[in-house]
Amino acid sequence: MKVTIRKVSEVAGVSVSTVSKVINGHYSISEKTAEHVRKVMEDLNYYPNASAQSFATGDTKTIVLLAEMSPNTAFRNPHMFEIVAGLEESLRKRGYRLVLHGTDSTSACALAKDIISRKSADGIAVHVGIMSHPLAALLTQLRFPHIILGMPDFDSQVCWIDNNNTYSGTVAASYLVSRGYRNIAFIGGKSYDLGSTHRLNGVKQGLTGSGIQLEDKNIWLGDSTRAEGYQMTVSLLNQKPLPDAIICANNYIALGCVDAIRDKGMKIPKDIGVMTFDDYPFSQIIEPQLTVVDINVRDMGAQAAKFLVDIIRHPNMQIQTYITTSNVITRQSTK
Amino acid sequence: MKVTIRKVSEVAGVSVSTVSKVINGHYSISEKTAEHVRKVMEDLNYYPNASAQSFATGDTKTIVLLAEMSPNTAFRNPHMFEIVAGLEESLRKRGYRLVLHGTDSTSACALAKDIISRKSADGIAVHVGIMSHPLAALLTQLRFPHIILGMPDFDSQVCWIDNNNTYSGTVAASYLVSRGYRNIAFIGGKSYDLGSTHRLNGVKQGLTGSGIQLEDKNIWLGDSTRAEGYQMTVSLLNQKPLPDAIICANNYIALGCVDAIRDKGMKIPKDIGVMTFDDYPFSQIIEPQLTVVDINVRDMGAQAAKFLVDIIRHPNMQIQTYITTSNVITRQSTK
DNA sequence: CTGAAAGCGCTAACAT
DNA sequence: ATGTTAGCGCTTTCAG
Repeated sequence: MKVTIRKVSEVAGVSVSTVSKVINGHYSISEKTAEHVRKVMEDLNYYPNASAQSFATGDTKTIVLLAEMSPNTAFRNPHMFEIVAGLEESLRKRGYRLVLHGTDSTSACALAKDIISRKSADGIAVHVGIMSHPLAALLTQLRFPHIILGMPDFDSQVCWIDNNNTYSGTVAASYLVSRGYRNIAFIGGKSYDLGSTHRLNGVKQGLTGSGIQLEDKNIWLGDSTRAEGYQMTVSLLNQKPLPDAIICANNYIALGCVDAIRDKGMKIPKDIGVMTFDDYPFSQIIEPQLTVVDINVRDMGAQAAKFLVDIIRHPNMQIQTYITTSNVITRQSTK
Repeated sequence: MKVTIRKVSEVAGVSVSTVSKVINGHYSISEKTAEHVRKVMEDLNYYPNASAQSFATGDTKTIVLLAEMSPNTAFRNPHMFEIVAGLEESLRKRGYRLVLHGTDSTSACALAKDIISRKSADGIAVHVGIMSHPLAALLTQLRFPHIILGMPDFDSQVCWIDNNNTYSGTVAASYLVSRGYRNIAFIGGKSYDLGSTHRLNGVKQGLTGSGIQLEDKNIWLGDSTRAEGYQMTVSLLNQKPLPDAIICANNYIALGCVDAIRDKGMKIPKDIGVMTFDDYPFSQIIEPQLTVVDINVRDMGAQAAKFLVDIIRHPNMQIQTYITTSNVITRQSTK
């Protein structure tokens, strides 16, 4: 009835260990027998039992991702799922499967403990949103293979990976300069908005590198909303001289910025250039469509997979790094 | 060093089978010994090995989801991930874990075959986007527990679950009628756009039920884009008498519709009401914010989990059904 | 209510 | 290059 490795070995007239070796591509098997055994496996429609393999080898070829996935997360934070998709794809190519596990910051630690103790996964990925000190302590003390998706906002020895917003800011600045803009302004989130802050720093660096100064009066910081974006732009445009381009820290601010420019009677890009970060969510509906520095978040997931598998193979590896594959998508808001 | 069930049994002074029974809450164990054994397990910091359990029981407590997850899927189709989140949560509450597996329609069949043959999951969920005849045949012939997320566009015996767009259409119509609207129009996608078509049918039913007729000249169908939404609305508003409310089949069309109404110099909701489906993606940025029939897609995932687990327990169960938990979110676009 | 023992199907030393 | 065999850690009859 049920076809196991034993049956294959009997039919093929070899030992079970030989069959096992051809299953696992062991070098010591001659091509001749390997071929023969494969033929028998196919004839018998044999597939090795996955649970038995895990049990025998002791590893699961499974990674579990701990992340907050409360209602509407997919709408509010599609970035996270794009990372997940990248993680899954890259893991799969390396022979691992990805288990999704929704949780909150409070329960995450116990969950991780359970996963590690029960050996139900070979590694853990944790979305930075649910990261905590206890979890960091657990992961590092038990030296369990892990990767945090995003940089934790506290010091620790955990392995993490994140996009480099600073670099993206520099890319934006350099792009505008290369297009001939010289008097550039920045509107973004306040200091606790790390994404915005890093982008601002990057913009400053990029401009400085080109011998241009980002003047303080051309920097406005507020909440990341359409309304605040509008207000900041109004304030900005009430000053003289007017900037010839505005970099908005994110889509929401950009939405308000464009409104304000229109209401002021100015034209984009004729009178002023506008640029922002991320192609999502409003790139297709803001008029005109905006030139953006797009960040390849999926790639972040893919890199995370790569690192995690490396860590599983070399448990002492320590990774804390930024990865960046951002690129400018030129649209109608810049000349 | 490593603590197994045997060690627990030795320390506790009972047999391994007794320990196993307390792990699994078997009724035959006296509360006294159970308590004792639990204490020992805790002292020894014992956790049963997950792989060994799967191997011994023969089941994996795992469901794998097959879905297309190519780049930008999370942005283009966040609905899918919201379903996934609902699926995962509901599965987890029932003791199953969810494995994500990206694939395309072509490879899906071989993957399913592999999963089933190798017993690497107890059930399969398939996003309707990658559904095919061969896959349907495989699932039904092997009688493997499965659920398709979304209704396949061809007849088969597979188990599926979907939202009821027809019902949502009825809800929209009834709502408008209850608010006093009488001359209602519909703009939506063409016949091959099943979502739109079903919503239209539902609207018709809802109106008929209230003794109101949806006139043909008040139905405009085109592509689901902002531009077509604009054009259809222009055409609609060039007719007499003007409708007092427009139902847009989706967000994109609604976007164009609102533009056209504004350009025509009409005010929403004073001169005309507008309503659409789904709170995403543009609800927060369309001016005025639109009244919508919101569909609880996460709940669809949750229901799918429930059915799938039922099917695993009762393999002959056949499920092909619509589930619906849609509700009206009243905003500023209706009186 | 508890225990003994036979697997579950595969892998990996070790021997040949 | 191939075979022998001892596990991997837990579940589950079946006896007692």
